[in-house]
Order: sequence, then C-alpha cells, then structure tokens
Amino acid sequence: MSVDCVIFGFDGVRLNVLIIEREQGGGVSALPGDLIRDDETLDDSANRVLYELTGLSDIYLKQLQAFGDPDRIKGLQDVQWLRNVREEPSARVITIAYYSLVNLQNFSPKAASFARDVRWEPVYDFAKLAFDHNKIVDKALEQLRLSLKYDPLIGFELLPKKFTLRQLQKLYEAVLNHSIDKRNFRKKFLSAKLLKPLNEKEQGVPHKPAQYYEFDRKRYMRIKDKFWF
Amino acid sequence: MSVDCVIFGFDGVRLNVLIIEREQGGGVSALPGDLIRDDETLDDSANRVLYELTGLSDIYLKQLQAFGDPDRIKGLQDVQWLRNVREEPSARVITIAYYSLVNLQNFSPKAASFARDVRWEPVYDFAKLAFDHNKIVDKALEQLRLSLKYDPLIGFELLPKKFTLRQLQKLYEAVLNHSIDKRNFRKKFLSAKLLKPLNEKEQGVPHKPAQYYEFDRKRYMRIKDKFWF
DNA sequence: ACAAAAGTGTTGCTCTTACACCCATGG
DNA sequence: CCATGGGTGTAAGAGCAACACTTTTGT
Repeated sequence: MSVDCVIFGFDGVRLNVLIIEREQGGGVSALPGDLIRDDETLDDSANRVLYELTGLSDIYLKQLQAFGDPDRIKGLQDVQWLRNVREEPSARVITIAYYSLVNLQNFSPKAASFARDVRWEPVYDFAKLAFDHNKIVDKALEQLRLSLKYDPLIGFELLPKKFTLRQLQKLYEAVLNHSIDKRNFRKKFLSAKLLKPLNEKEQGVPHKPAQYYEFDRKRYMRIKDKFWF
Repeated sequence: MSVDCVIFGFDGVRLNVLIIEREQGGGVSALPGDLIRDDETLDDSANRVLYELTGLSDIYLKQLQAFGDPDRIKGLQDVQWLRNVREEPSARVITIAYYSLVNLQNFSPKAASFARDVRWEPVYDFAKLAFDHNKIVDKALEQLRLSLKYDPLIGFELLPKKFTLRQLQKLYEAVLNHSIDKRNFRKKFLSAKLLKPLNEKEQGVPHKPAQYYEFDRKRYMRIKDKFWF
C-alpha cells in the first residue's frame, strides 16, 4: 500500500502541481509517493513520504481517495522502475491519494531519496506521469474546486499572509478556470468580513497601489458552519 | 487490505444501516466487510464482499475514504475474532469504506459466509460495532448529507419506484435530521420538474389520497450539472 | 500624457423562507 | 363527525449577475 501526494501551489498567475522525477528508469515524472509503513497512520505516512522526497513539512494534507485498479502499475516504464526499487515489484499496490495547497513562495522543495529532481508544473498542461497519476491529479483538481466553492478557507492557504484582493481573485480564477466579475467578487468577500484590512499598501507599482489584507481566522471560525450547511 | 460497506436503507420513517453479526468471537456486530483479492478493482471488491455476506447485488457503491489507523483492529474482541478468521491475524489492515443507499423494501439480505445474521439498525442509535466501524458510519452519514444537499439523485435510490411527495420529504427529514416546510419542499421539487406525476393515487388510506410520482431520470440527466456547478 | 490596475453602486432577477387554511378519505 | 395527512399562494428578504467610470501611481 502506498500514498501519493498532490501538492497544489499558486505562483500568483497559474496553479501548479509538485512533480518529482525519479532516479531510476529513465527519469519518469511522478507524484511524490511511496509505500506505507506498518506502524504509521495514513496521514502520518503521507507527511513522511512528502518530506522524504521533497523536504516539505508542515503541510496540511487531506485524504482524497484510494486508487486500486490492479492494472494501475502495469505500464512498461512503471514495471521497469518497480523492478529496481521494490522487493516485490509485481505485488498489487493500492494507493491512498492526498492533496494539499501551499503558497509556492514559502516552500522550496529539495529532491531527496529516489527523487532526482522536484519541480512545479502548471496544472493545465503537463506530460504523462507514472502509473495512474494523471488520473489522480484530475480527481484532486475536481475536489479542490468543490472545496473552494463551498469553503473559502483553503484558498487562503495558497496566498501569502498579506495579499491584495486582486491576488485572491486571480487565485480563484486560476483554480476555477474562468474569469470572475471584479466588483461582485470584492463585494462578496468584504461583506463576509473574512478579511482584515492592514495599514499598508502596495509600493512601487505602476498603478494605483492596492490595499493589503490578511485573513481573519477567528472570524472564520465563528461563521464557518454557514459555508457548509 | 479490506473493504467495508455502509448500506443505508430507508423504511419510510427512519434511516437504517445494514449490520452483520459475526459467527465467531461472541457475535460482535460489524459492517459487511472483508479482505480485497489481488486481482479485483476496489469497486469490484466492495460489490463481491457485500454479496458474499448479505446476498445483495446490483447496488451502486460509492467510495467514501480509507481508514488506516494502525490501532483500528486492536480492540480485545476484534483481536480474538481475527485469530479465528485470518491467516495473519495481527497484520495491519487498511480498509477502504464504501457507502450506498437502497430502498429497504426491495432488498432482503440473507446472512452467508462468516455472517450469522444480517439486519437493519436505525442510524441514530445503535451499539458499538467492531473495529472503527462506528467512526466509518459517522463519516458515511456526513457524506450522505452533503450529497443529498447538492444532488437529489441519491435520494431517489432510497425510495420505491412510485412514491408520494410525503415519502420523499420524510426521507429528507430522516437523513438531514430536521424538519422541512411542506409547501417549500413541494415547490422546490415540482418546479425542478424532476418528478413525473402518475395516473395513480394512494388507496385505502384514512385521509385524502396522495398523488404518486416517479423520478424523471432523463430530465435529471439533462440538468444535473446545475446541481454541482 | 499614457498605461495599468484600484476602487466603487445600482438594478433586476431568482431563490429562500415563513406562514394558515380547506379538502378528500376511512373509520 | 372526527382524525389524518394532501394540497395550495403570497410577500418579504437575501443573494447573485450584469454592467462603466473615476482614481492613483510609475514611466
């Protein structure tokens, strides 16, 4: 049994996914993932694997779902790679997928273990990944959209502490993949009172400087039930 | 690795869950579940296990999530039972939970394999189940409520082919666990045009007989996107 | 001066909620 | 005739979508 992690990162313009490149077997790209140990919970396992391969920690990972098609590890390149790395290369592997969102600037992943490289790839176009990892990314993206629609919290995970309304909107547009009316967007967030305006504005920008805000976590805690029921 | 199935059934008044009682180890109650075979998909596995233990088939099972706490099978009675039934009784077992909804009248479960009894238990009060199965039921119920709120389809799975608006409303009230205004409820469903009125009314009831309806699946297919986005 | 993004209100529409009475049937 | 649930409309408020112009800054 294994875990695989879909880590979404936002760079201010595009939504990205964290991809590793494997040492062995021709450098195929894949999601960070590895076998689960016998004595750890699933959540712990996901955190450990992510840390071992990319150096990232302190990321809140949410379980997505299990993928267990017996043929999911039967691709030619996949079989080759497994022969190099696993004790029982043809054993059936069910994987539990996790996903998370981070502000890309705050994390600098470093390849380790059997990863020879780690990088951010834009979600809307990237190449074939190992196993059924493309399917897993699709599912994670679908889940991400749903969550964002029904609960704004995860959106704030992707942004720096201080951010402008424009940044927040760009994020929504990148995830939902469609444009949003500026006035309506602002109205919605400002009336929800989830944002604390700071005494600070953008500097050195060639246009009217924007107000900085931060997320009001306490206020969110008080009203979050509303978003779900 | 195993699968466990949470099957919800509606009897017209209350929401129930399908529970089996095990042959060995003092007749502990549990969800229908068993080990996954090496050559089957997770979905196939869930269907097979449900069939083997209860005789039920042709039920659309949806994956809920994986449960993998290493301590989940360490209860005293659980360990005893595993010793009787499993080759490696102390091996770590991750389980993939599935859930589904059925009209209780249409299915008559029959205990088989290591189940010595199968029965429906009301969701809102039942005793301790084996392993972490109570936690699984809670999670499944939470998921069921969310689904029902955002997509009416699954509600119809729980009802007979012909049903009255009252039955439909009772179902919603049982699942969501709160009462709903009759007029608003009817308005909502009738204006969505998801119901086809039949040329048939209730008979022999000691009050004004109610109109029977059936679910308009074609119409649903045309407009279902609306419910999700 | 120009380019670029910030910031700001109103209107019509749709959806949701709250609420009370008469009707048809069986016993 | 009584008990039981079936069936019906309206009004107020909330939330959502569409839409255009002025302001501030750097170059």
